[in-house]
Amino acid sequence: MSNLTTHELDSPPWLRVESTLMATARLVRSAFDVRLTPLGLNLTQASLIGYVAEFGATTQSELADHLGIGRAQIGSVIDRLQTRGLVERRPRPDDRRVWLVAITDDGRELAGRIAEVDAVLRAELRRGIGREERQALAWVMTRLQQNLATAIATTPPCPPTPPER
Amino acid sequence: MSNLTTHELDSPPWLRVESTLMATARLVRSAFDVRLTPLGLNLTQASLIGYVAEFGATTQSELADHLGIGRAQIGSVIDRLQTRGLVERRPRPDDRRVWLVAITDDGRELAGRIAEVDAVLRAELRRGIGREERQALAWVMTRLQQNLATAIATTPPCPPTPPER
DNA sequence: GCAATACTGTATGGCACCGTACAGTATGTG
DNA sequence: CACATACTGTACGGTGCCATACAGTATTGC
Repeated sequence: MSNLTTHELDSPPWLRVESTLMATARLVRSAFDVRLTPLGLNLTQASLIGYVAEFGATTQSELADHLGIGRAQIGSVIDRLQTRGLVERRPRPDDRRVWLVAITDDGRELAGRIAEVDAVLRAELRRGIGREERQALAWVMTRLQQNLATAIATTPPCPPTPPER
Repeated sequence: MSNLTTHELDSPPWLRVESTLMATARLVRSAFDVRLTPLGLNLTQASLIGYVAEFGATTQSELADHLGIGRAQIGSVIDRLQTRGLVERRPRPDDRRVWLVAITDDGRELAGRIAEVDAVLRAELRRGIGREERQALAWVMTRLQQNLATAIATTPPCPPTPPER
């Protein structure tokens, strides 16, 4: 397989950088989720609370963009947090379409504990990885994101219905 | 419009390397999925076909481990591929518990096209990223995986039921 | 003013995956 | 041999996310 440029150094043929990346991402989510369960939260919820606690009242669409999930999903996430009294929805006088999602007192208190968990876990994850290595990692991934975005945007031929059934 | 979460201003305690990593992983999956839809496959299915085509008949548990998903899920994936005649299940005489999942002729042909798509996309993703940068990326992520594994394994306090409800 | 367009949040159905529990089979131990 | 234990694959319910379609509201053009 791969008659072209078989780097024998470059890891096993199958699971390569992209797969490693996806596996690592799954582990990141698992690790944060595990550490956040004592607070009754998952990573998405914690990120939302942290964001609102730091940047103030935000519309749902903005939150969806910042957290990287869809507008539909963000609604149910907020629903649950609102039921638990951690955030609240406030109308905005000048635009009656939107809700402003704001932190409550309970939410602010929880945000402190979230930040604590976050700091502890991050410190553990940094073991044996230098600062410039982390920055290089971030740089390469940003570059990768650009390439991925253009690759996804380049979907030329037959998106609608695959030749199945 | 670039919801990339990586301005150094935008990186306060919250969305940092870990978030970038997860967002990148999502994009990787999306990119492969988009390129594979013309073949009527998603990334998981394509990986399974590629693995079986290269390494021969394999039990479901081994496949689940190699693809990084659960034993339950791998069954339904194989079901669909089998229905389409891309793989087949063969019994193993010396162990009647297991199925050996093997590639069919149709599957082998499709595997060739999968490898093609894979090579093309990988080439696009490598743009502007040097070889040693990729290797450094892989190294850091491997190290990160180790730290993540130990972090997950270190879940001492209250896993069973969160203090809710 | 008034229609056309764009945007926000919601409802719905679907997908991929997980965790648990279970039946069938192999393997070890008395 | 009988029994307990370990392993394989499957069934089931639950979760997080997406894509689409929709109603309500703002904004733009005339």
